[in-house]
Amino acid sequence: MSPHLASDSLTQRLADSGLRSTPQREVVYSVLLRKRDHPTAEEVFARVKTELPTISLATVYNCLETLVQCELVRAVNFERSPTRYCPNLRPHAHFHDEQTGRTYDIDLPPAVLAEVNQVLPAGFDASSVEITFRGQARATS
Amino acid sequence: MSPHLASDSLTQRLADSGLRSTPQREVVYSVLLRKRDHPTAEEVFARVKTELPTISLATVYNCLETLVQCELVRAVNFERSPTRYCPNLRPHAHFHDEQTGRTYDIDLPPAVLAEVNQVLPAGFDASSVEITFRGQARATS
DNA sequence: CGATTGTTTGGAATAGTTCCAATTCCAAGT
DNA sequence: ACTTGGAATTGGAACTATTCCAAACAATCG
Repeated sequence: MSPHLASDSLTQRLADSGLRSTPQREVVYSVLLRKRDHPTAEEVFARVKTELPTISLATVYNCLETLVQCELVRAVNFERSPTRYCPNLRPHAHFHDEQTGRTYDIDLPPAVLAEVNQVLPAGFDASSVEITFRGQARATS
Repeated sequence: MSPHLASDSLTQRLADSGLRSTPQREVVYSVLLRKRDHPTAEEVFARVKTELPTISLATVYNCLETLVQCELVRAVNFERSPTRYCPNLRPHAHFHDEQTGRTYDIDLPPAVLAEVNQVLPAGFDASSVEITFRGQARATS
């Protein structure tokens, strides 16, 4: 429950990759943790600016890229719409609501993940798999 | 084995959507059927030009879009790279080879598809699901 | 402190795609 | 056959998301 756990783990992860912890990276990451609605880079930019008014969009892109490298954040692409960012590290699929444009995380049980990987013929060695649904979500959450 | 089956089914599908069969649409479709290597719009453009030298890139985009609407072709997106087009209508996943950039079709047994759809909680109604692997493929095919 | 390396910044550049207005093509009705 | 209206095509401009770049800034190390 320490208030700076997230930022500590960020610092740690960055250090592991030989990178520095900076205010920009901290705030970008905290913005993602605070509101997990799969924001685009522009949306992150807008949110971060309230805390760091002089940050540039290029830096936001840099920070997001860095966080993806460190595996603290996942980049989510849906068709050709802007990349969205997601700090959920558990294995999960995405559900894209066609009406609202909202993206939901769908937890993936290991058993399902395993079965999906079974479909690969010999000679295919997957390092990751992405599952994306598109459809309509009844507004529960 | 009739040589014009494909073009007939194209004409049919287009008519079903109230659209016309045109040389441009025919050739774009036939190019996709001829070489199923998931070409980009630019690649389709290049191939079609050998047959229809005056076609424009905009028309290629239009035709591809039309074929996708008619459900004769699937648009395949991988991260933010250019959209690729695929005339394989059976349910299948895609495997993206990180070294070569090549895309492979992976057949999806109905059972797996069913299990994947099981992960959706109540209230989520999926009209389609996309499964994309990324990794390394031993050059078998 | 001074040098080196890493980071941020604003703006220019790029890539892929879509938009648009003008033309061309067809099909149906006379 | 001739017209006319809608559909399709075309070339080029516009757009969007992102990356690149060179300059400024910051932090770390010797």
